[in-house]
Parts: sequence; C-alpha cells; structure tokens
Amino acid sequence: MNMQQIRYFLALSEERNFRRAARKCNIAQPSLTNAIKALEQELGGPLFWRKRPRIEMSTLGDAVLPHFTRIAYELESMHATAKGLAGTPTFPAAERDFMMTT
Amino acid sequence: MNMQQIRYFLALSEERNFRRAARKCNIAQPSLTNAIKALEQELGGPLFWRKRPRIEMSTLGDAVLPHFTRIAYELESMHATAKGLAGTPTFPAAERDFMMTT
DNA sequence: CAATGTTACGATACACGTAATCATA
DNA sequence: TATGATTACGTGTATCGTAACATTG
Repeated sequence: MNMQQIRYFLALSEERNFRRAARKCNIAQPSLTNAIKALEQELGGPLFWRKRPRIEMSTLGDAVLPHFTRIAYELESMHATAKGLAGTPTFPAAERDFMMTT
Repeated sequence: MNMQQIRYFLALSEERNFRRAARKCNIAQPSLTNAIKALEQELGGPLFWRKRPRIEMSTLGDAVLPHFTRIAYELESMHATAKGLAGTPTFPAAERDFMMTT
C-alpha cells in the first residue's frame, strides 16, 4: 500500500465518481480504477459499489475511511513539521541536548 | 512515500543499526540504506546520524517518529478491522441501513 | 582486520497513460 | 447513444538483491 492510494481513496469517497476523483488527483481514470482495485484486493473486499449515477461506500469502505482520514492528517502535519525544520541544522538529538544543557 | 518505508524507519529507530533493522524487515542491508535515503530526501533532511557503534536520531527523525508511530498504529488497527469484515457480505452502506430499519 | 554502511548495477515489479471495450441511464 | 468504468498493453520508474567498495573502531 502506498500513500497515493490513500489520497485516491479519500478523493473517491468524497466525489463518489471515478472521473471527478481522478481529475482531482491529477491521474487518468483507468489508473484510479487500478489503484482502487489493488487496495480492495489488499483489504480483502470491495470498498465501493459501482452504481449509477453515484458510487456508494461498502461496509468495508465505511469502516476504513476514518483510519485513512487520520493517516492523511498525520501525513499532512508531519510534512508541515518537516518543512518547519528544513534548512535548520538538525543535530543528533544527543548532541542537541548536550548543547542545550551547556 | 510508501508504507514499507515507514516500517523500515520504525525498525531502524528501534534497532539503531542498519544490519539488524534490515534483518527485522526481511530485506537486504543496501535496500534499507536506499529506502531510508529516499525518505530523507523526501522530508528534506537526514533522519539519522550514522555513527559508530550506534546510529542516532536527528532532530528531524525525532520530530517525525511520533507521526509514523501513529500511522503504523492506524494501519494495524485498520487491517484488523478489515480482517474482521472479511467474508461477510459488505453491502453498500445505504442498503445496509435500509435493511436495518426494516 | 572485523564489522558496518554505501555504491554500482542488473532484474523484477509497480504505477501510470493511451487506446479500445464494456455497461447503463 | 452519451457518459462513465474497466480491460489491455506499452513504458518509465522504483524496489530489491548480489557483489564490490569505503569506513571506522
């Protein structure tokens, strides 16, 4: 599983439409189909039911949604943290503590 | 970024040794080096300081560790959830709600 | 020199796009 | 028949392992 798949899943759960979700993620429609299919295979069941005109979440999809949401949040805040530290000299923790106590 | 990289990072932060961490992850040592290097590139700085005899966390490494820990936890509990639903007929949520209220 | 980390490099697998096909409202 | 999802397939990139090299205690 990769992080992109999580972004794709969340986009699809918001849009309920492969076309729009794919555009939102800046990928082609078939790529989204494949990514979601791989995710479903990994989790052992369908995440969405392909219905017209809108796609519906499956029970499994509903179950994993909050987990993916939290993971996405962690990733975002982590990147923000990393960005905040960019450029600063990141000494090893031990040395940093040493410097602070001196 | 992929989930493997997170597992690798956590293993390395526990072992503080590429050799042991790689064995723990069932990959070769050079693969771990490459994976960590890619992660460091993505986050914009070193996560570890390569010292003998033990590796030390950098400030950035310390900063992202709790995020990765929480992500790993989410993944684990999500897989447990998915496993619990495996085999059960996962109707679309709408239909399931319909069935429940009838 | 023994132990540990990094480069180099080739093979396999994966992600993505384009084009063609299928399904349904 | 128009819209939207899937399948087929080619291509570039990434991941991984083996082997050779570098470093340091």
